[in-house]
Formats: sequence, structure tokens, C-alpha cells
Amino acid sequence: MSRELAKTYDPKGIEDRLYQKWMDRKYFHAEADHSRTPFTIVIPPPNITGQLHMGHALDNTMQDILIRFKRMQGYNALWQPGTDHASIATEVKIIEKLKEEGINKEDLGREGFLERAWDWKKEYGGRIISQLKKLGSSCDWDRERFTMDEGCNKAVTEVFCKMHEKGWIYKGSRIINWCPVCNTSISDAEVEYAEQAGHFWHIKYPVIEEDGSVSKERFVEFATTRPETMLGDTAVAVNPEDERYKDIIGRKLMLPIVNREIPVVADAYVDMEFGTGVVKITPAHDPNDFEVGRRHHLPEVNILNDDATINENGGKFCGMDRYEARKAIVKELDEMGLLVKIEDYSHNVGTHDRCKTTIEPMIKQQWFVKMDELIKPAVEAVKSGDIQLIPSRMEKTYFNWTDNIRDWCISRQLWWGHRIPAYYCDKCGEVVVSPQKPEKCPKCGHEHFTQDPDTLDTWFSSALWPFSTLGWPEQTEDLKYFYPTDVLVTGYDIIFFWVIRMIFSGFEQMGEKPFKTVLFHGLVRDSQGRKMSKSLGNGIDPLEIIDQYGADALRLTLITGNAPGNDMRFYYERVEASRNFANKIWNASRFIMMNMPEEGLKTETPSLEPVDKWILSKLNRLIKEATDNMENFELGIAVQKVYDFIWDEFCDWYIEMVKPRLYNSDNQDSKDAALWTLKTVLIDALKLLHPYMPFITEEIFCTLQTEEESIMISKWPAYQKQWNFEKEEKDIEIIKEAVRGIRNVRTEMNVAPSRKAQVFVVSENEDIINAFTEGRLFFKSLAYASEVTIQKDKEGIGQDAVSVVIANATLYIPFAELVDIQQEIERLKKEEQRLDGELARVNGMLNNERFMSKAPEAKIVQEREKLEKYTRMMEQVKSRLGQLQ
RNA sequence: GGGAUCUUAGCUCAGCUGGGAGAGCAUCUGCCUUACAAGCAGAGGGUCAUAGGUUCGAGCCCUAUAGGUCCCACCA
Repeated sequence: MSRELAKTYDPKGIEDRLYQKWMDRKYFHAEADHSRTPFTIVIPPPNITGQLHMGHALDNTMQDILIRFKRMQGYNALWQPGTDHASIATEVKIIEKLKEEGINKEDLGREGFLERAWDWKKEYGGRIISQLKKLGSSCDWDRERFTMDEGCNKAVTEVFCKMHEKGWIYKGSRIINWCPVCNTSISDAEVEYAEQAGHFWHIKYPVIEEDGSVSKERFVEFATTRPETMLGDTAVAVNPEDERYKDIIGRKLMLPIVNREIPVVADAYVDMEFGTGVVKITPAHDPNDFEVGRRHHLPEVNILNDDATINENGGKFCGMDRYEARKAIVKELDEMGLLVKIEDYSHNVGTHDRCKTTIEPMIKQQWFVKMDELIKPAVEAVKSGDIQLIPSRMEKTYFNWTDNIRDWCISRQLWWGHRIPAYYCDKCGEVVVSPQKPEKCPKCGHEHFTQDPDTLDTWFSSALWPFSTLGWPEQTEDLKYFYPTDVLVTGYDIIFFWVIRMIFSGFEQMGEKPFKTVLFHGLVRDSQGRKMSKSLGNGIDPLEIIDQYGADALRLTLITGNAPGNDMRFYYERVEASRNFANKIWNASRFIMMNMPEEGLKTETPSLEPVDKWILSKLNRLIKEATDNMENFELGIAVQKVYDFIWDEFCDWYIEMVKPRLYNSDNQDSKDAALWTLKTVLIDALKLLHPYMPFITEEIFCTLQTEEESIMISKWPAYQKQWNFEKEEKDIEIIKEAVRGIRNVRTEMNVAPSRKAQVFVVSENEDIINAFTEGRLFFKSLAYASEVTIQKDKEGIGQDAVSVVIANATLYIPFAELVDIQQEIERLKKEEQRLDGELARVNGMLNNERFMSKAPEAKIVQEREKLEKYTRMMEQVKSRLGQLQ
């Protein structure tokens, strides 16, 4: 047993050594075992491009806490790890890197590009994993998966083919969001609306008269924020109820510049109140116009190339960038006298969440997942409580999305990802969806096929993660045993992207929910409340914090002082506070070890003293409450209680109270009992703390005892009935109150600690007398008492003493010349006033008939007890006042 | 436009089903007491945003108002 512990806790060296030990001994590994109850968490797979940030640190700390807690409780705990290929995010990064080398993606070709991507994965995919290890994450690394490994690929293909067969995946020509920079379609969830300062261009189109001539007087005026889209206008719409335009419905207008005749159609979509009540209709480049267009069978004229330059349908503007074309078109309309005015206008523009490019709605052939049927069980599961969301307000967000769900565009014009398993007959164009390239065209018998060039949305594979990682589509033992998983821990920001999609996928593929509970956390912001971001440069690197303060301090900081689902701010001061706590435990342990006998403790049942029973009783309650809180996912509350117990009760009181027993070798039994209690309480407290601060607790645990090899596989403390010592708890609390009272007056009077003084305890209550008799020694070490005299009356106590009134006793400390009687009277009068207030309140309640008739019995009893207590205290104060005045 | 959420000590935040306002940091005072100055002992500091309501009783429940944050929708 080492007694040479350093004065301050230094996590460096310790953490890596312990993590390696855990790995070597396979503590993280879980195997299906039907004789035990599983507890499973699947990790939200970090992107292979990623570096550990505070969000990961928080997310993984929470998961690790739950997993370590359940593992210690005896569950067969599996934390399934892995990484995400992150299709578009990774592809963009690789393209950037290639650019630095002066290469573009097309130069390499698909095969060459994918080679580079896999190289990237090899190089960086492991980085985030090793960073998670630094945090202490107890994932079963033997099971590490990747969304594009063989098994996940198989799962993706299987799901795609199955759902296609069922008709729930279809290919169709729809208006989708197009990112002209990334050159791909994206889903609705990936569109981020950003307020932008723009303009409102008021334009008018001339009416075509009945004789076919273009009118020089009659125009239809409207406003637009995207004038360049006029090249694709195929109608103008008004509200059918709008009196102003009734006469021109069905008439034709002349689309200027393009010189195309377009109709005026009536559609309820148009808001009469807004602007002129006229909307130009560009079915190919606006989702609403698209709907109007389909309703009125309007032609869809696509005017854009994929890079958002104008295509051949734009006539002379062909080849121009969309914004250049905008300028040119406005200028030309102005010259034609068709531009009425330009207004400043601030509006929301759809941008691509990855690259912030303004998206262009375009009509394209894409693959979609039909959502209306699929979503039903996912809605039902949350409604019925089969899946619980924490905090519950997330349900509203959830239902808001499910209620307005639209089909999910899953095809991406990217290379890095799961290739869509659809094949087109080179001869007749027949589409065959199949896991492998078909041999023969079912329609024309041709033997050559071309695979669809597109890949799938990265979330398509993530949606399958809870079961694909357990072996699906194979019916593995793991799948049967560990699925459904227990908890999903994630940020509320990916509820739409990921959580909902896992839920409906779980029900569809497995016929069962993927997890029972979703525990949401918020964002970790900087000290000013800003999002941490690369562009702001305000990100705090968790690895630096770990390096500086230790992983335990970081973990504790992230988990305390914040309610589930709420954002939090990150302060160095808070990490320091956590580090200080680690140091506190370190030193308390050091103290205990310094006092442990060389040969260890005797194993017989120790003869416990009241203070030992008091701390055991406190510990017992802590065990119950902290465990309950953790079962209810109130991780921050649980650890706060452990923190308070260790620091305030155990260190500041218990250790101080037993010191005299440790230093006195006359009574070996008493000393042994104290040591036994110190060790027992410390070990259990360490266990309760272990999920939060795994490293320091392990280090101390292993130094403190030799019976068990690791705290992380030790048994979670259990509440024990025989540790319920109500009387001792009460007695010690009274001693504490008295000690505090004495310290208080001493500080108030500026009495130096060197000046010891006799303490008289006056009480008629037998229990109190016994408690003080039992605890008289505490006053010497904790309250600078020279001697404690306990008596039933005020016999021999003069005016030169200060008094401390507690519930059932009054303490007198004769300070002789230090006592100013006038001041003492003032002090007592203040106390009298305070008690007066308390009594008035309690009496007010107890004399209120309605309170007495309606309040619960327990509350009334409680108030009666208070009345009794305050009355007694008041008597004591009055009596002393009478003596002094 | 719809919704969520917040407003509590100087700062950052807890406060679970309504029953005498808490923590950390900061401030002030006194202590290098043989586990810890990253510490110990004490102190000050709050009309719990505002106005109503429900209740014996409201920081907590309801309504309205003001301000902040976020999400969704996207009126061209």
C-alpha cells in the first residue's frame, strides 16, 4: 500500500495508464449472455472527418456515465461504438484537399476519388476514436463499426431493395433543393433558412389584347425577389376571389424578353392581401409554383444548369451566373419600362447547411422515401410512451416534424457514400433494383446494365445504426440479445436528421423500437453564450482541457449545473472548480491512507460510535437518492449530491470529527471503528462518483484496497436498512448546530483561535444531555473549547458569557472581559426578533382554519413541531435577556 | 405566421410531483490548524421579469404583457 501520494492530484500519466489497464483486461467488452440483463447504448457515430469538440465530449460523457453505472449495477452493459462516413461532409473536405494539390474530382474519376476517400478514412477515421478514449469512454472497441463497412453496406442495400419492393422507395421527378456548389440535391432537413437583405423588384407584364396585340396600356404588376426566374415563368396567378383581376383570368400576358405568351391562372394559393395580389409562376424553380404548375398543367421550364448558371432556355443570358443574369434582366426590364420600382427587402433565403450556399429549387429525377405510412408507428411509439423523450418538451418538436412530414429525398449526386442499388438496362432503360447487377433485363433480355450513379443521403445508413451494428440483416445472437437498445444520448439538433429516422427504420425493419429512451442534451457554448465555431475561433478544445485539468475535471464540469436539453456555457473557472474537487478527494484519501495501519484493518465488526453511524446513515441516504436520480437520468443532480456529501459532510465534518480518535492510541477499538468507517464511506462514495470521474476514483480505489482489482467492475453501493441510524443522525446534527453557533459568535467577536474557552451546555432534555455528553470532545477540536460542562440550569453562569441558543439547549461561553453586555443584549434582541417572525408565520398557518382543514396531515405535524421548537428557543432567549437586563 | 424555452444573488446556473430561496465563481473578514491555501472558518448579497388569477399556501400551476434565445413554416 503506497503512502507516498503527491500533495496534489496530477491526472497526467494516471489516465492513460488506467485506460490501458481497462482495455487490457477487456472490461469494456460485452458478450450476449441470456442469464444476464443487457443494457445497451449505441454511440452517435462521429464523422470520420471530425475532431473531438465539446459537443462530443458532453455527449460521450453522458453515455459513459450511464454505461459505467449500469455495468456496476450488474447489467451486461454494451456501449457499441463506431464512426460515420458522413458522405457530403467528407466529400467536401477531400475535394478541398485535392484542390490544394491542384486536382479536381473529375480528373481522378470515380474510382480514383474513392481511393483517396478511403485513404482519408484510414488516416483520420481513427483520430476521433483515440480522442474518445482520452475522455475515458468505455466503449466495446472490439465491436467498432463504420457506416460503410461490409455489414452496414449489406444492411443499406437490403433496406433499399425491401422498401423499393414495398413501394416505399420510389424514383420521381419532383422539385428538390439543389446546392450549386456541392452539386447535389439535399433533403429538406438540410436546408437552413437565413435572413438576408435583398430587394423587391416590382415588375409588370403587358396584357395581350383580344386581337392578339401586346397592350401598351394594360399591365399586370407584381413583385419578386428573384427576377431572373422570369425566364422560366409559364403563368401569372391571382386569387380566384380577387375582384380586381376577375376580368383577366384566362387571358394571356406577354412574358417580356423571352416573348412567350403565358396565361393568367386563378389559384387559391395567392394571398390577395400581399403586394398586388399577383404572383408570377415559375414551376421549375419554386416549390409553391411547382404545386400551382402541376394543378394547372403548366409547362415546367428549367432555366438553370447545375452550377446555377443560366442554361439554353435562358436565351441570350445563357451561360451567365444567376446573379449576373439577375442584374442584366433587371436592367433590360428597366429599359423596356417594365420595372416599376425597387424596394429594399429583408427575407429568409434557403441555404445549404454545410456550405451556406443559397440553394436553388429544381425539378430533378431523384429517389425518395415515401413517408406517410412509415411515420405512423414512429408517432404512435412516442405518443404511447413506448419511447420516452427526455426532456418531454422535445415531443412537441418531434410531432411538429412528423405531422408535417414530406417525402425524404435520399439520392445524392456524390461519390462518397452507399451507391444506389438500381440498374438501368443499356438497351431499353428498364430500371432494376437489386442487391447485385442483374444478369438479364426482365423486359428486353439485354445483358448490359449501368448502375445508378447516385449515392444515398448519409442519414440513410445512420437510420439503421441501432440494428446494423448488431449484425442485421443477419439474425445474430447479438441482435436478439441487445436489441432494442436502452438509451440514445444525443443533441436536440439532430432530432429530425437522425432520431426520427432511426425510430421509423427500427419499426419498419425490426418491428420494434430502436431504443426505449432518448436523452437529449443541449449545445456547449462559449462563456459569452455564443456557439463554438471554427469561423469565430471561439472553440475550446476538450483535449487541451484534459491535458491541463484532467478528463475527470472536464467530465464533471460538463455534467453539472445544467438541466437536460438546455444549452450550457463553458467556463475555465468551472473546470478549475471541478479540478479542485478532484484534489479534495485526493487529499481526503491521502489522509485516510496515511492513517491506515501497515497491516491493514481488522475484519471484525467494529464498535461504531454515534458519529460513525451518523456518516453511514448520511451515506445510505445518498446511495438511495443518487441511484434514484441516475435511474431517472438526472445525472447532474445525482453528482451534485455526491459532491456535496464528499466535501461538506465527509471532509468538512466527519474527518475533522474523527481526527482525535485517530491521533489517540489509547482506545484502539475506537480508532479501528473510525478507520473502518472512513474506508467504508470513502469506497462507497468513490463508487458513486466513478461513472462521473472514472480515473481518479479508480486510482484511489486501487491504492486503498487490494481485494478488488478495479472499481469499474465493482458492485454499485446498495441501500442498507441496518445503516439507518435516525437517532445518531439527529444527535450529530445538534452537535454540528452547536459547533456552528460557537464558531459564529467567536468570529463575530473576533476571538482568536488560540483563546480557548469553557463551554457550558444548559439543557433539561435528557436526550440532549446525552448527545452532548457523548460528543463533548468535538467541541475541543472543532470549537476551541477548553472544557465542556453540561448542566441542567444556569447555576454559576454570570453575565460575562455569550450565549448560543439552539433547539433544546443554550450554550454559554464565558469570555470575561471580551463580553460587552450591551452588545450581547443587542444580539439576543435580534435573535428574539427573528424568532418572533418565525413564530408569527407558524402561528398564522396553524391558526388558519382553512389551512388546518385542507393541508395534508404531515405538513401540519411539521408546522406544529416548528412551533414547539421556536417557542422553546424563544423562552431561552427571553430568559437570558431577563438575566442580563 | 406557428411553436418551444428562458427571465432567480455581481456573474453563470440549479431548484424533481406547489409547503420556510440554493450552488459554483466573485466580494468582505479571520486563519500557512501535522489530508488539502486547488485549503479551513465565518459574513454580506435575491419584491425569483411585470400585472392579474387559481390555492389554506405560488419561484413552481393558469392568463396577459415586456425582453432574450431557439426551432419550424417561407408571402411570391
